[in-house]
Amino acid sequence: MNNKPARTRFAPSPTGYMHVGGVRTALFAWLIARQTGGQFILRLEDTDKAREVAGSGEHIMKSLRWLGLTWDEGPDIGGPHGPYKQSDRLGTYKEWAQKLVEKGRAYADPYTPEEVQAFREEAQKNKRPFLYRNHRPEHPPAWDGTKPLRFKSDPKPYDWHDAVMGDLHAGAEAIDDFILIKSDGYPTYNFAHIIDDLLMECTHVIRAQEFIASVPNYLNLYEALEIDRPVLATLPHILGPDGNKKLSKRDGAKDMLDYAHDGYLPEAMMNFLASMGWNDGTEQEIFTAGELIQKFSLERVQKAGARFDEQRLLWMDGAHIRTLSPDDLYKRSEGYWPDGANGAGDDFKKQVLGLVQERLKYLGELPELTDFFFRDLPVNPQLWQTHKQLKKVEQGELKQLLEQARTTIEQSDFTAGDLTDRLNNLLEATGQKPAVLFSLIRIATTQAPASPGLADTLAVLGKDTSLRRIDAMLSAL
RNA sequence: GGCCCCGUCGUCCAGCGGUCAAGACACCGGGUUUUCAUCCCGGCAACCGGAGUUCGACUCUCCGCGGGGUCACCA
Repeated sequence: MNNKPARTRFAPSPTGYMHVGGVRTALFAWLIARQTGGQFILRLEDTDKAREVAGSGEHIMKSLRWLGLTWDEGPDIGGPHGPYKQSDRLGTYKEWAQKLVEKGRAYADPYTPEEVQAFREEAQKNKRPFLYRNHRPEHPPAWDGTKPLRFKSDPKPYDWHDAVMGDLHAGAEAIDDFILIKSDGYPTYNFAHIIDDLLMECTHVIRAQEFIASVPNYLNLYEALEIDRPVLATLPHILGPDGNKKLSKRDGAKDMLDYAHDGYLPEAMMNFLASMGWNDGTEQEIFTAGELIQKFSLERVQKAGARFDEQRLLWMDGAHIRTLSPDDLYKRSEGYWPDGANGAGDDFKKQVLGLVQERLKYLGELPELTDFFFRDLPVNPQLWQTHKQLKKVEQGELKQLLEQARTTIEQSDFTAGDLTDRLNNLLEATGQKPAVLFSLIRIATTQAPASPGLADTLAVLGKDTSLRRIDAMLSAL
């Protein structure tokens, strides 16, 4: 269902890192652009000098790049409608503000912040919404740039369509004389984004729910400016894991890049993000980026907020890991190996990976899952003393069993098949339960609470290592 | 408080007047001749409430209730 090429944008303010909520907004905008063969634009909305955090623009871009949300125009690469950083576009805003002044649709705010605050408090006291236009001055001073410039609104009710929320309505009381240009010369978001979206020829404005209440104001401004408005799409919030509050940094929402560092797969994260609030109507759960691009539609986006469930993310990441080819997985595993793996060869590491791929939930688990492949762990009596089968067996008997096992294993050529055969024979010969015999050998050779299948593990470990470890345990018994 | 949005298993969600209300995550049980995991099978579990419209409502309308957003010289 490809429509005309869309120009969508993601316009974060560089005030910190990005969490899943913000990134999902970017993802949906990106999907629309890619689906229609249009452009995805990155614009930095750095008009609040007080809240700006140094370096966060770059940090945000890093997050987007990691996810694979590449942009076609942006502050770093430029483009035909630049600059893409609002602080570099001050002249443009002033120009458009001036047009509004000339039309009689903007005026300087003569009040001091304290006076406005007094109006606000009065409204609050009376449990009324605060409307600046109730105090609109009759003869405002000329705008000299030292006072805020306000929009002279034309309050009236609006009905409009939102690509996600459907048909929306708001009364005239939703419209007010909001500030266009602050007294420091910077535009507000409310003004700047309208101008930028126009000049950058954005066809869609995809943003989160907190802006929905301001849309009537924007509609009023579009009219005053006599410009067409883009498609509006309002996304529901992503909620925190336990409450109903929207996900926020304050509640411990993680930085998107933390997931990158923890070894989550970007395609899994993308899949997860998309699944929060969107589905294609089928029972498919796992989607590739290509499938998402092909199947995504704003019309199918959920209207209600979705709670962030890290367990689902974990499952999904594991599911994506299992779809990776051995070579691909190996490539991505770089940087996640335990210290002991430093000297290990590529082939050995690939073999290890082959054994743990199906139990890996995210790459950050690699050290705990594979440590014993690379170094002899200290013999840990706890492992067999607390084992539900082994603890019932006398220690002397364990030792005897392990000695028999050693003899058997020593004769193997250490292919997984041969090992399996010999181990099974031993099982019959000793008359032991597999839960006892195999657990014993597994613990002896790994000293780990869990490991991949016994024969496979032994085969990768090799004869020398296996026997050495059995001997170490033997002397401890 | 005004305005606006939302309301299906614990969670993510399917449903778009007639279904035994589906699937997935999580959880529980079983199987895949050791463990953990994968995989397979099975189980648990939901339409916020009340009216109305209709032969028939999870689906439509209204009223409640609940949750969220907003009412900044932040975005």
